[in-house]
Order: sequence, then C-alpha cells, then structure tokens
Amino acid sequence: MALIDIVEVSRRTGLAASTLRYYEAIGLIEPLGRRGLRRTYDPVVLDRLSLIALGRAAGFSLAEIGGMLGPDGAFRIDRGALAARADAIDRTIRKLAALRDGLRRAALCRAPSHAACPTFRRLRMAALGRAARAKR
Amino acid sequence: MALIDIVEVSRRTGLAASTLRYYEAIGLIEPLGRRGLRRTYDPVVLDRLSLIALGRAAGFSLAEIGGMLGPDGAFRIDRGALAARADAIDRTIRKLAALRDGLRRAALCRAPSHAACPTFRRLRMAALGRAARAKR
DNA sequence: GCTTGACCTCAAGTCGGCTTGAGGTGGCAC
DNA sequence: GTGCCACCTCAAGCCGACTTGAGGTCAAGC
Repeated sequence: MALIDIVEVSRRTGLAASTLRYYEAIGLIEPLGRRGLRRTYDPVVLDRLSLIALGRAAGFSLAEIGGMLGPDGAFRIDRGALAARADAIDRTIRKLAALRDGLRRAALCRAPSHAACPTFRRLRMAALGRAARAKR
Repeated sequence: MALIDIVEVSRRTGLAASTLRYYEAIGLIEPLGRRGLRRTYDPVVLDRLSLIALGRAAGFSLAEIGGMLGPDGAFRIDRGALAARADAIDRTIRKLAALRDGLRRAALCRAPSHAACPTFRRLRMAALGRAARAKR
C-alpha cells in the first residue's frame, strides 16, 4: 500500500505534525522511512493513532498506552484491562452524576445564599471529604 | 470563635499546608494573623476551602473559583453558572458512558483481535474524530 | 537561656502532553 | 542550478496545581 507522509497523517488524524514527532520520540509510533527529510508512514499508523486517541479518551496516559501497543504494530490489549477501565469510567460517571444533581438542586435552592443551602453544604462537605481521602 | 492554625486547617480539610500557602499566594484564602510565624485562620476558612474543593471536583480551575469567591469571604455564585456547569458535566457523562459501553462490548467481542473487532473499530474512529474536531 | 523542631519564605522543580523557536536541509519549480 | 518553502532537529518553554529544598525564625520545653 502507498506510503503516506507526515502531512497526510496529520490531515487524516487531526493531530499536529509536532504531536506525531512527539509520539515518535516517546516510542508510540515510528515512520517507515523518509522522502527527503519528510517522514513517511505505513497507513497502518492511522489505526495505531486511532487506538492512541481512544486510549487517551478512556483516560489512559501515553505511557500506559505504550504498554498496550506491541512493538510490532499489533495491539495487545488485555480484555480484562478493558473491562477494568470500563469499570473505572463507570465510577467516575457516578461521581460526576452525583455532582451534577447536587449542582442542579443548588441552582434551584431557595435558601438566601449558597452558604445556607443545605444541599450545597452537603455537596461541599462531600468534596472536602474526597480531598481528605485522596491525601492518604 | 477561636482561631485555628494552619496545622488544624490542614488536618480538618486534608489539604497540605503547602497547598494552603499556595492558595493564599494566588488570593483564594487569607489568614487572619499569625501566632509566631504560624498562620491563624478564622474557622470560616473551612467553608471557603470546602467550596474550593467542590469547585475543583466540578471541573472549575482555581482561577475560575477565585472569580466566584467574594473578596469578603462571601460566596457569590451565579445560579445560572451552576446550572451551566451541571449541563457541561452532563455532556461529559454522556461521552464517558458511550466510551464505557464501547469498552465493555469490545471486552466481550469475539473477533480474533481488537484490530478486527467492529465495535472497537467504531470506537477508535470516534476517538480520532474527537481529536480532529478538537484541533479546530 | 539554649536547643529543638515545626513552621516560615522564596525560588525552583515536577508531571504530562505538547508547542514554539532558532537554525539546518532536501526536493521541486523555475 | 538555484531559490524557496516546508519539513527537519534539538532544546526550551508552557500550563495548572502543587511540592520540594535550602536556609531562616519563633515558641515552647528542659
């Protein structure tokens, strides 16, 4: 299949060329060669980059993503890890949902100020509690 | 009411003393005075800190939170802003939920590799699409 | 009254994920 | 064959939210 250059990869993925070079520097992707100075890639890199984008969206760091990508270009993702990450996202969602509901109630609350609103007070205390637990 | 010192504030909020000093440096809180070198605070600072923690949990930056805290120690939060933030959180939740469901399906998928799994493929493409749109 | 040790100040460092800037070079159009 | 421009390299900078380190100081205990 025809090689594509870095400009084309950038265009098709929406990632800046500097980002692609950065990903290369940290070992996430690799060009096949050069045309002049210009990096050229196997189009398969687009799959790899889509996987990286997915990982980022799921909250993995680039280092973690690196650990999931085989050096050969193949993906090797533990299905268990996927499920675990889905569960982690689910926990995040539940926290955010509670927060959203609290904010909505606080927005409707008739207490004279947010300081006096009981719902808001509970929310605040819960937030501090999380901060305190996070410390340990 | 009895003043409390920075150690006590740290203990009750779970925030490191260095964090409290940092918050002071950026104008979020202010000690009432000193006992020796040691900062002392009106216990009202605990309310203020709980509000800051809540703001952080809701995804506000410290700068944004600073804009919501009256210089006098009173909160002044626009109910509209609360509702808007609740909506933003809701949008985040929906994106995460889609991601979670996709990851779960991918974890169960029987395709020989993730590269071949259609669900996984759709997920990846969606992630790249978001990246591309984020660029503009 | 002197040690101790917890707080203090101020500057600098950290982390993740990139971007930016200065100065270099190769292919392509003319 | 030569100019130009877009890519290149490498180092440094940036952002947010803190933490860390070196060196200073004060209250309290012995």
